[in-house]
Amino acid sequence: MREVRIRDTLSGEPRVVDPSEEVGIYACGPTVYSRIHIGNARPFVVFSLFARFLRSEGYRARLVVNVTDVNDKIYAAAAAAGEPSTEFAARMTAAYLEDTDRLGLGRPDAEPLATETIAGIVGLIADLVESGHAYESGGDVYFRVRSFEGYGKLSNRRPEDMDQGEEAGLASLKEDALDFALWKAHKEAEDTSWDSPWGRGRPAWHIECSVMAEQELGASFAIHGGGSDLVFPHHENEIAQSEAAGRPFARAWMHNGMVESAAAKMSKSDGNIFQLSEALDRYGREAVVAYLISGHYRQPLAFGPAQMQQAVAQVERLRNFFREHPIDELGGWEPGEDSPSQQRGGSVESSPGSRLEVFRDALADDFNTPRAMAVAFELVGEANRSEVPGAPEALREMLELVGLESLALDEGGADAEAQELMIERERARGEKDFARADEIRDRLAGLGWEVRDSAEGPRLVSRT
RNA sequence: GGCGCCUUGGCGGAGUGGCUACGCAGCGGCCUGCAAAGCCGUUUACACCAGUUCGAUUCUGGUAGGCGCCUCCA
Repeated sequence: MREVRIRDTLSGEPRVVDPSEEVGIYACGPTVYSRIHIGNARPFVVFSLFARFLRSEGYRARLVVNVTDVNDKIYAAAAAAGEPSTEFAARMTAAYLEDTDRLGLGRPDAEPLATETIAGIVGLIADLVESGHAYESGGDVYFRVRSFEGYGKLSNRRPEDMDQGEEAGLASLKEDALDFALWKAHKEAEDTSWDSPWGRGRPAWHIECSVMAEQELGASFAIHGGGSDLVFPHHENEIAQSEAAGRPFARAWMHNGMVESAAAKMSKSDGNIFQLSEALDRYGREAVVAYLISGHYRQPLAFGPAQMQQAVAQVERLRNFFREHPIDELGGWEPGEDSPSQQRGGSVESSPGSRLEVFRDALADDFNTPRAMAVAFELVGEANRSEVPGAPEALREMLELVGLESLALDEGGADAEAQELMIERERARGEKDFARADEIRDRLAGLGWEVRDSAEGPRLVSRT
């Protein structure tokens, strides 16, 4: 078991993941008012893979990704679609599950819904009202920001510095412009509401995450994750709500950087989005995953056709390696040990086994996926130059850690028709009838097969 | 205006006080009947200005530019 370190947004310091307990990770999921885009997929991929890595190192990890299914934007989008908000949210939730399923990374351990957490939400708000950290006003309930001393500690800002930009002169139910809503009174245009001590209404944003995290992971849990655009106000408010109520919250925070389109954050409100489903359709799941791990999770990541094409090419290079070096499932080599050539005195530093260790070291160091992938590609290059026993097995194990193990899969043989054509082409080549051979190659291409000749004979590679 | 992050070769993107990141693309070559795959080579990469240092892309200060948040947002 490695010592796994992450950089904690709250302290700004590297923090060691405690191996002595279950590592609870709560990552903010989507608000389902539209289908998710590539940017939304980043935290899903990062935290899914991080949990996977922790488990592979022997940690016990529990990943929770919520779905916020009641929200102003959902009411608005549902109304625009002429659909009841509950049906609309259910439809978008299903689309989210479908889209993220296609990433092939499995599901989080729990995916709570805000609308199924209402009782807990009301309970937390009641606690806050009880203790004076919140107050009811016209059916709404607001959090009294200045009553919580730690407010601003995550985003490193002081309440005095905050320019709320509230519309001056407009009547507000708030005592203080800094206060934020915990509960909103039912409005005419909204088609869902729940009973509460403050009348019919529904939860405001932020509060649901405080409650879902605690319900799934307990009052004090290891890591809270999400996009860097959530640091303020969302995560700051989560801390305030929970801690003001005397409930310890996350001990460390991990924030992923934004996916940027034309040097600007990809965001639904800016309209510069690229949907995850479309990316999956166009480039395939491996390329999408490879793209999302091509930069360190904390940094912004440039998005564009060129970047996706690069990911496609990377994935193809890895796939080609396994085509040329199929894994013998009955082989005796284990990635953890040195290869036979190493045992004969080769450099231990560059053995597949030690490369795998270096790969894992990179992931243990604040989940540095680009550094890890560099190690994988070094191994590919070396093993392409000359046979390296154990390289395919070690590479497959590396790729499994980042959700790309499918690249090692045997693609299966070509169909009978293609086989027939390939044999015919070989006959033509044997007779030096290259015009005919090329003609057959074109026909195979039309059927979706690329021919690759080699000393061992021709190989058909699917191009569909 | 406040807080934070960033500026690396054509592009993406790591990293380090002195040693080839890695990938993609281009170009040249090897291999091939031709290709594909693979291999080899490839244009002084570290925004600018000072400082510290034997030595800085890597540390310190400043300048310029960019991004994020401060309002819904992964």
